[in-house]
Amino acid sequence: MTWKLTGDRPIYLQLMEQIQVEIVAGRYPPGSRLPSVRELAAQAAVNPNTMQKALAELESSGLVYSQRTSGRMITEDRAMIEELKLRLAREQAGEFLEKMENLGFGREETLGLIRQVIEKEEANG
Amino acid sequence: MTWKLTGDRPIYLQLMEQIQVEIVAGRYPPGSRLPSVRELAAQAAVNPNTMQKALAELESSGLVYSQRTSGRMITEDRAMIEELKLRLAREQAGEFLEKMENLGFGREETLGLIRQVIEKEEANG
Amino acid sequence: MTWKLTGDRPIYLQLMEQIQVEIVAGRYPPGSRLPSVRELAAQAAVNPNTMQKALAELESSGLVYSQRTSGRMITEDRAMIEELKLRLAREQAGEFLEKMENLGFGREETLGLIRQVIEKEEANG
Amino acid sequence: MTWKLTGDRPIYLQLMEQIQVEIVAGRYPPGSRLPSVRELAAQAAVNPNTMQKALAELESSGLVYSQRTSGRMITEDRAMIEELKLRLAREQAGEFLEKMENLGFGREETLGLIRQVIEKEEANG
DNA sequence: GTGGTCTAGACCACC
DNA sequence: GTGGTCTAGACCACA
Repeated sequence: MTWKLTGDRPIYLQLMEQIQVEIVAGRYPPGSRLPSVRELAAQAAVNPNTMQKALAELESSGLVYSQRTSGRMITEDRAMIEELKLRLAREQAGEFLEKMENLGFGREETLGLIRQVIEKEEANG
Repeated sequence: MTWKLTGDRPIYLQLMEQIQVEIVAGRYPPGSRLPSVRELAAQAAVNPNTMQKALAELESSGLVYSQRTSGRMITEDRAMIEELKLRLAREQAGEFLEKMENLGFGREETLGLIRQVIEKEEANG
Repeated sequence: MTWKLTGDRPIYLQLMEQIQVEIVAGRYPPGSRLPSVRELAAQAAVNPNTMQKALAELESSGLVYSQRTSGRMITEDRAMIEELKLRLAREQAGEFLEKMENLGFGREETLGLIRQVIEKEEANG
Repeated sequence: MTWKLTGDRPIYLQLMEQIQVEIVAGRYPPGSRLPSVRELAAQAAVNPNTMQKALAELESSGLVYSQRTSGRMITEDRAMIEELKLRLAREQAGEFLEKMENLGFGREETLGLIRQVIEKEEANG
């Protein structure tokens, strides 16, 4: 996976969020094994302790659990994953609607624009 | 207006973008006068030179023009403003659709979610 | 407060537990301010980061909260504290009963012994 | 029997204490034969010399005695065993009362809690 | 001064 | 090899 980190928010939070996205999108499937802390840290070019903290956060939320000696696994609780997916999506949608409102677009206008963009995409390719 | 600046991208770009938003939303109406560089810089808590650079960018795009003696004015070319508004909105929509796709939502699912969020907002007031 | 640390369990957990005890016993009253991380760390003779971790755990459980610039405060939710107090006490009681059972004491015998020890204490002063 | 050892106190003391418990609980009955040092050491996963030291301690207290040819036996002095049992139990009770006091529980409260925990156990089976 | 974050480097238990 | 823990030392924002 590719990592995008900015300096204006705690890195471990950004790592946590990006791993969450991978999980809810199914790119780390339920029950599968995460790469090791060290490997993930190397990928993201951060200190292993920072990645460790990100994973500890995910663990305390129940999304992953650690198997003493064989690495960390994604939860098999698909309902929890689905719930998180919906929550993240709603957050995105909420932020988007707010930005559009700030641009002067009402809810219905926004909806219309989205439809239009989708149609254009389909037309173009 | 309220300014939100992060340290991971050039400040003058962020200023420029935020002023653009104010303009397309009509909060700085066509033909009206912008506050002085000094005042804007003070509001945003940035160096006046940085604000100056942001305004110069806007000027070179034609969105604002400077009146030798009486400061900077918003263009009266409403078509240009409308065009920019649409462009910014399409950018937002595009980014949003991409994020949702990254979360595992197809176009139609995304559209459905947006509708749902809007309805929920209306229900909750 | 006095700190007792053993090497057979994570230090931050022991720190967390001992602070919990101080809180439920009311020696750190609800709403009061905890000493700073650095001071607590010095008292306990551990690295500030270790103490930080202990406090972060307490914070994530809601027992304390941090006031950006003025230190950490004990929650004012007395019900939460009371609940924790009861939980800790029940744990102690459960462990005690188990040890006594292991020594060959049934529940009633244990109860009798406790009564006897209390009476003896009272007699001896 | 199962052995539980921690690294923060001398191993031989912990072994001695745990064998004492087995004896007073009657799981090594008066007059019966203890397993060999080697066997006990193997069970506890400690060095035979360490187990030897634990048994020597027990011997010096009179709780076990060695039969030149046939290994070590538990004392047949039931009064001594009963006395030890009572002493150990009182120690446990004293420590427990102290911990509860530290949590903010007075003697009567502690007694009430113990009763409550016992009743709850009986209710739950 | 406060808490918060990050890095570097080390050691441990487990298998 | 894995995750987990600890230390030392640094820098930051906030007020």
